[in-house]
Amino acid sequence: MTAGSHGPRLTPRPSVTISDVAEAAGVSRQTVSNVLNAPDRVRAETRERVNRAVFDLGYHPNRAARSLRASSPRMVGCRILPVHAETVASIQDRFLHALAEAGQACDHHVLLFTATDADEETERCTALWRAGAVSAVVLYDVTPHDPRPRQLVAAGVPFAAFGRTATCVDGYSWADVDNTAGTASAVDHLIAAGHRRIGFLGWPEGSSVGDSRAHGWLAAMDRHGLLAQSHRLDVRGDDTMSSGTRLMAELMDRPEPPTAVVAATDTLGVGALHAVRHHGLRPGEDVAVVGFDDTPTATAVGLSSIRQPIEEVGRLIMAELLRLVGRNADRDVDEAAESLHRLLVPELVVRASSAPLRSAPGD
Amino acid sequence: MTAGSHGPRLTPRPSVTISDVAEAAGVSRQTVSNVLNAPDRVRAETRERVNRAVFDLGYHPNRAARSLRASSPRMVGCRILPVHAETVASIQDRFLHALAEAGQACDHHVLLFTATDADEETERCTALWRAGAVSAVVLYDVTPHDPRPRQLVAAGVPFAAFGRTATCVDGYSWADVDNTAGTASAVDHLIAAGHRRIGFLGWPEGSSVGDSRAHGWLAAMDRHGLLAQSHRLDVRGDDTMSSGTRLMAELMDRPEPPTAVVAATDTLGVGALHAVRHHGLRPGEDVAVVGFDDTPTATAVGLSSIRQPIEEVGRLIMAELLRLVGRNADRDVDEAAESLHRLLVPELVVRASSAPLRSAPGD
DNA sequence: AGCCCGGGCTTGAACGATAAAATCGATCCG
DNA sequence: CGGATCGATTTTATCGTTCAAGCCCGGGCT
Repeated sequence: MTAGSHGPRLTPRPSVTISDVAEAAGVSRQTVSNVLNAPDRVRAETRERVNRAVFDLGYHPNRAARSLRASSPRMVGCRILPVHAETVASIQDRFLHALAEAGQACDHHVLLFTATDADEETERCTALWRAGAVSAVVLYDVTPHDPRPRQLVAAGVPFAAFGRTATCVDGYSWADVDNTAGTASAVDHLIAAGHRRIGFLGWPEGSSVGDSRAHGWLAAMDRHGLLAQSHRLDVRGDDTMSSGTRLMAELMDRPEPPTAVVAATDTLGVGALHAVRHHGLRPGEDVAVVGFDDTPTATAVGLSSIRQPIEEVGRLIMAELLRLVGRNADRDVDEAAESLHRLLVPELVVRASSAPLRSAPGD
Repeated sequence: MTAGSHGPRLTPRPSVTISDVAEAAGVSRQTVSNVLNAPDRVRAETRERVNRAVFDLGYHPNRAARSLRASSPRMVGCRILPVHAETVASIQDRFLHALAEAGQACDHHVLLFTATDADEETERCTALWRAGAVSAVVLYDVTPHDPRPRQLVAAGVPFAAFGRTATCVDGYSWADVDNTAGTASAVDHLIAAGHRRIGFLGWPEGSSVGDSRAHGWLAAMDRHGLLAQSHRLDVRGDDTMSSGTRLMAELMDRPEPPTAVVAATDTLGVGALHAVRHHGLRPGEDVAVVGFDDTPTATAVGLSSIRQPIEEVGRLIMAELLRLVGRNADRDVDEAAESLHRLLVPELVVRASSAPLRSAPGD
């Protein structure tokens, strides 16, 4: 039964063309094309005959030819980031999957590329677009001072971004997660659980996304009348586990240590959990920790975390791109249509690391 | 400075064609083509002039046109799997990144698609290939009884696989990781650390990859003269954390509990760590645990794990695909060239969860 | 009858690139 | 000096598809 093949023999590629189908159905190329692209222009009987031929021959329209004629590759470019060993995990796989799935529904596909930095990314995006390899590109993880949106706008490359820059926010389409709301909801949750001294582990000021997460924490603390103590509970460092551990240890050694912390990422949060354990305390029971991103690691270690609706972001971005390139096709139609500016609310996922305090905190 | 734009205005796409360059350089299209594809056929002076025009106009050859003429899309398809919440993490992102990077070096790109099951995946692969959207496809995570290689061979779609089936192994190109060697090295490591009662947490027999990992453990136990006890230390369940916890608890409740376990995945391994802690024991000091895959979570929780050289796999597979489609181009040249069959050795990464025992184990 | 209309289909052209063949000019040799 | 040779460049044809225009024919209107 198993064909005893010596080395793989490649079928030379069937290559059924539209003309083959036309001949088989006894009509012209264009009629076949019409059956596929504008069925209402063809008599039902003919349509039937053509469809049968399409099926019998296993015809699939050639994408290159179609792209060439339509000057629309039905492709969307997206950089894939390298996996960083220092960091707990990425959620880019969730994003890419959502993007690919949403595109597929409209016969669009995702083209991956890699780049070592933002400039190279912009360059590749531009090159891909000018080569007609993609109709548009996606920017992942745009930060407030990100150079990429500006560069792509300048180059005229259609794109949509996950994340947004501080300025020029109207100039392009984006969907983003409300980081501020995220950390704020973490604070609310911790307050409800009985905590008052709630610290923040972030990365250095000026590093953009971190700032909004810090701001959410600070604003919520203020709202609960806890602003006074907050400056003593705010520490910053790199986005690594060891940094999270160090920062948390630092906080716990202070005269009035926090009973809970909000970390700007799961990476820092996991680091913080280590510090808690190392101090002989139990996460969730003695000290609560909440992370950010809801990476698989958070699930694994029972770290409460703020989950970004990144699948929704992926879908929104793909839909926006389809709109953009579609609009570009029938130009002038509703030229003034707004671009997408969408802020999504993340959701807190409560796990063991932030169970309610059993007794009122020590103070 | 910030252009006060109302809604994004799309540049209509520059669309510099080869004719534009030809005109600018005062030569014919074909000469420009030659400068780019066969520079030695063109006089140095002319080449210079053309290159300048290419640069000045920012010309990028249109991929669709090139694909159409060459009937080679310079694309490779790969399914992206959904992220499973139950599972600790995937290493597919590392794979895709390596694949994209390797392809990029030869002007090939990765096209993503999604599918709900193996049959749909095969179907999509075939459709993409027949549509000329990809030159070849990649199969990720092929298991011993996987139907996909057979289906693709039957459909004539060129492909290379990460992982291999039990039978028909010669019929196609693959690179795989030696799972058996992986778990065996974990056992060797644990033996060296002073352990003797070493258990195994796997998923049910017949579930393919799990079998070879189980086999590596068993063979190594045998080699160390520990075969007799092994049947009492072998437990199986689903690949989820809760399952890992349950299985480990079960083992620890036995009369002669293991002092160490090898888990078939990090997911099971992390679950096992929970069980260890829940029993009031310290992972690494009282009971050692080794996982498999070296996911970011393993790093986060200090779980020793067996790291698959998946970047290397990605590179090998892309290289093989380039070879395959290249060979297909100049047919008959060395038709009998073997396909790729490469087994890579994974590497144990030692972390806190399997530090050497401080004292000799009791008995 | 003559005219227009329009549904249903076909033909011709074009998208942008490249392989293959043809052209041109210069050089070389007998 | 005629013919062969060779290198550099141009012309022609083609990849598979779709847009635009054209054709054919039956039916309704004047």
